[in-house]
Amino acid sequence: MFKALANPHRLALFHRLTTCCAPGTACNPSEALRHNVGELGEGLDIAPSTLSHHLKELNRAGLIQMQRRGKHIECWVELETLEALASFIFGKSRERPI
Amino acid sequence: MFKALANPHRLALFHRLTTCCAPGTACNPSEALRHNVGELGEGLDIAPSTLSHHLKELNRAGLIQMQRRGKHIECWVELETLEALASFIFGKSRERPI
DNA sequence: CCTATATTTCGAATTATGTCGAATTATCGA
DNA sequence: TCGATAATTCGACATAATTCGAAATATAGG
Repeated sequence: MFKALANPHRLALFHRLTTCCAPGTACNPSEALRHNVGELGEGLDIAPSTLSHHLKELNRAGLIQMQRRGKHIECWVELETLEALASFIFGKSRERPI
Repeated sequence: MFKALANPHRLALFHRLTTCCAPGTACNPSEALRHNVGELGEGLDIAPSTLSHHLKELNRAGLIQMQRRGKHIECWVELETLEALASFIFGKSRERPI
């Protein structure tokens, strides 16, 4: 997972999927935010093939989910993924981090 | 930070510095655990120069602190570092993760 | 069925990273 | 001051990652 997030483009993609609201605002975490591939690549200035490669890596690392919906492919992050990441950092011993 | 933790050896070094007790056991987080460079490299099967390089990278990323103490150089992880990592993952908006 | 749109796969070129050994610096004790 | 120990710096090499463009695949709509 850390390897997947090590790349600036992939980190930006992942971050875009985890920050649904304006910065500093909390939103309902029970509902996963979905974006299709094209949307995610906006403003990143990379070729579609590169974008596809990065999303594939994020998916392979278990960081994002992907599902076709018509012409598009939707991407989202499961809340469990974030929990798993944080629990690794803080150790599985504590009930909740900090 | 993610880039620094992307390497298996560096992740192992970092993990060794954050897990002071037996796995699944919580220890006092207010006191930073310290190890010198030689200790950290034990069992990792890498050349001393490689070990040094990795610790330098972890330090450059702000993940570990280093300080000379006699012939050895001590390494440790500040609790703030772990907090910063987790707060990035969950967003700075929430008071506490999850 | 044909076309436009969305995305992926593949192959090749460039760049970055991990690794080591040899040489170097730093510190302590005899 | 000398030698041993601990760690770093440097240069070189092999491997891995990033990126693109061209071609391929999938889907919706006419």
